[in-house]
Amino acid sequence: MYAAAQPKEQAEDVAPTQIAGPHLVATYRAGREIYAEGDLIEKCYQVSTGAVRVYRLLSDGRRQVVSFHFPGEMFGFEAGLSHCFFAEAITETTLAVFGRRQMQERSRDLLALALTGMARAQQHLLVIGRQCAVERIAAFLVDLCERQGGGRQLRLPMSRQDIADYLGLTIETVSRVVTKLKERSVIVLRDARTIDIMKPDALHSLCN
Amino acid sequence: MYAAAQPKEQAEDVAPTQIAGPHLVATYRAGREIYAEGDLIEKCYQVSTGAVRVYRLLSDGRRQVVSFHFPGEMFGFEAGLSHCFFAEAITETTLAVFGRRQMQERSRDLLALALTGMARAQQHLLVIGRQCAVERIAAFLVDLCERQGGGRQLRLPMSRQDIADYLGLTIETVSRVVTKLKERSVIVLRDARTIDIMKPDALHSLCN
DNA sequence: CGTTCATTTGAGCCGATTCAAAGCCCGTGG
DNA sequence: CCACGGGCTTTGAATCGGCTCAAATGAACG
Repeated sequence: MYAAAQPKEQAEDVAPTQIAGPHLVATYRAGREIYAEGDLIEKCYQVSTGAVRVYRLLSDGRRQVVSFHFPGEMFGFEAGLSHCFFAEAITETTLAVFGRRQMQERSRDLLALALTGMARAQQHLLVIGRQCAVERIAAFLVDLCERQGGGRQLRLPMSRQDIADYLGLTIETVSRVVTKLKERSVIVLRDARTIDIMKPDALHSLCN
Repeated sequence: MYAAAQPKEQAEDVAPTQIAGPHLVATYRAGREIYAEGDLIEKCYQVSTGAVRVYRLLSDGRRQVVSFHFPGEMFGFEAGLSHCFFAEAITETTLAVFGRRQMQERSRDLLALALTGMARAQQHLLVIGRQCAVERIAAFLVDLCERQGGGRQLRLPMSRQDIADYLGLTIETVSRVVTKLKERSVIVLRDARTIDIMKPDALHSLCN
């Protein structure tokens, strides 16, 4: 029954495994689709390893990344019967999958999740609607840092394009702003996807 | 008990009336605060007449209007214990007020509301993050039109500043875009706050 | 009729985009 | 081990959409 619900294209990438009791586990290679716009909403997901991007497209290809999801975080619940968004694995990702029954049993938890999802989206509205490029990047780094446990070192699983589409900017602008933060030694780049935050306070104050 | 929970500043404006059974009714004059950032979340609201804006402020005064609410629509539920937003009556507004008990009894409905709230916010992210000024205004007008019943005539209870802060633009840009739509006779203005949509299809196609 | 506030219009500027090219990283194969 | 190719990232130069500042117009109200 689970296999039948999976889109065929993914059969090769998904390795569902029944584990003790409540949920299944699925593995997705980097870049693989988890669900698409228009798919029926039948499950929701918890990241166990890896990272996920959820996004929407305009007809001309412009993309808005609505959220990223990291280990421990849940996603996939939406209003209505079918998805309005795409979800993809950013890196190799394993997910715990919850079916409808489990969603109904946990509808109390789901309310809290929906409310925090709404809060995140609305917070993000402020960032995108009213903050300039530096502020957006700073807010992004701070948010990511907190969600990765608050250490000084920060691993970015997503590309510059993903970040740009999340923040409503272009890759070039993202890159330029990161360079500027580097020049002011607010951050140091080990490589393009690994950042050390040298001045957390400075970064925070840039968020406004 | 209800009166005690009301901030003093509003006592003059709020006329709570116990009505048959489940909820109270409160009236707010134009511009009056319904709740503020930091207030405890104790109730949620349904607009019966008028209109409401929900927004957040940055320390330097920049404002992001997160949502507008019209008759029939509910608002006021948020994650956590206290509000992250301000809510104000735009025009003279009457609200049905639901207390905690009613919210718990209706937690099933609340889930649906939270999910659609999240969907709205995420849709809005796409508009603000990836669409140009004309597209934003067009999307705004179309959305408002649908929520007011889909007629050709459209009443805007909110100011240009409210619209600008909702769409991440300035008043001047809003005004200029509206003028441009007028010049292309997509719309006609009876007065600044009353719009007739002359070419709904054209308006739709501007949304992308 | 004057005051006040909201809206519109104009001119110049600026931050972010666009377009273009170079640099860098990494896996592949000779 | 190095050359090659392809993807991602960075950097540069020029453009442009929306912003800022400023002023005019319009509407509401005493």
